[in-house]
Amino acid sequence: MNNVQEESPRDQKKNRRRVQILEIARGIIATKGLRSLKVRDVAEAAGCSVGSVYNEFGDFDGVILTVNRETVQALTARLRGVPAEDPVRQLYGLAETYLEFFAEHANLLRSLFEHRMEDDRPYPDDILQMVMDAFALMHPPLVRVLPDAEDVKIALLSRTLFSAVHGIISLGLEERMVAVPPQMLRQQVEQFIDTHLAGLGIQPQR
Amino acid sequence: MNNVQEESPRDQKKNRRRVQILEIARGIIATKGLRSLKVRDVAEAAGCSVGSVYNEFGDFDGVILTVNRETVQALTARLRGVPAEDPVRQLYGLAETYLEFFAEHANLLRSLFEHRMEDDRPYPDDILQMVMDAFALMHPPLVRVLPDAEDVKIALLSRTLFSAVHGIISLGLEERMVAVPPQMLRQQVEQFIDTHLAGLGIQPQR
DNA sequence: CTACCAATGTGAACATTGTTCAATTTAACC
DNA sequence: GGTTAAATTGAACAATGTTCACATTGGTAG
Repeated sequence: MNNVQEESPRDQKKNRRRVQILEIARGIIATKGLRSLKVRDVAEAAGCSVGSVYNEFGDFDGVILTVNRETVQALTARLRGVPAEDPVRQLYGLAETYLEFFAEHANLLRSLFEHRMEDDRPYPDDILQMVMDAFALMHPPLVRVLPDAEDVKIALLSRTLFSAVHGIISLGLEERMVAVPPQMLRQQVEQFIDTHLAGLGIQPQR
Repeated sequence: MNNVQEESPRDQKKNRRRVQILEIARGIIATKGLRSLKVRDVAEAAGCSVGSVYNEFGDFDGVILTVNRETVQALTARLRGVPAEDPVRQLYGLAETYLEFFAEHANLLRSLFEHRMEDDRPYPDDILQMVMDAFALMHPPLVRVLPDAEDVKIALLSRTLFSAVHGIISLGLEERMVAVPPQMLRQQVEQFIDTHLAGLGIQPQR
């Protein structure tokens, strides 16, 4: 007996189009920025009517939020791939991987962090939670490296450190500002972690 | 003889309205967020037509950019007011003042950092330069505290450190995310600087 | 003071883009 | 094949940025 709910042809078609819409929207955001994303462009590229986009996602924010959700998921997957043998190396690896991912998908990350909802509707909790969870990936290596610290302190430190790295990277990659050369930004991040780990009393190692 | 160009009544009126438009726009951004800023609302509140807004600022981005420009100026003024007697205290002061200013004017700061231009028009250079200059305000105290370091290194460090603080604060105040209580955020920032200064080999003092 | 003119202001009309929904089409089921 | 519920459509609507022909204004010369 098969517990898995069979997918009817109708649902197949529906899902195929759903992912198609998302891929098109993601492509536009990634290449031309969130502000260039238009319902009609997406519908036309997906070969359907604007109404179908609304049926599938409720409103246009729904499309953006779904793309953002998948962006955090992809980011988290990449961060989870960082080797965990050595906790100090892992911390460097998380920062460098975040830098790589941000550099590759700058507009998608900006969409994630900069998109504001219409009126005062709240940003979906699950996305926020996923971002916080991603930022908490520094927790385990920090615990190993600071075995005597309280867990609450480490949780806060994890968030602080990742937020700091996020600030350095997001402003460093801001091509609007005086662009920092990518290789230099990498050094900058590594240097930053060097110093901060030293301040925590940890022997920096690279 | 008077070198100063006299201001005709016509120009007075024009300027009065210009600042009025800006104050209204700033008020809307500050209270309801950039996404709630509408030309017609501004024009109506200023008691003029939408055309006049366009005559004065070219396009709607012009209004936003002018508000943003004034935001950086206000920020810079506040940061310059931080006492400079003791360089270490000055560094703490700059971070705490940035936190205060950000907390008071969160939506204005978001407008400054998150607004994207239509199409691919470049963000005005002078604003970017002003932001960089504000972030460079950590340079002088860092020079005093690290007298043996190269100037270029200090310049980079200044930008890194301020960017890190910016990341901690902007994410910490993101009420979308699990909001960090303000007083706790202050501790968080101070703790961060403690650790980082220690990593630089400087005796933290508060 | 009046006439003229250049600068400025106006708002209706237009352009773009998000949103809705009655009518149509599709496809699952008997 | 007929019935019906669901999905799809796209024209109409709504919200909002932008333009521009016309009206108004205020300075200035005669």
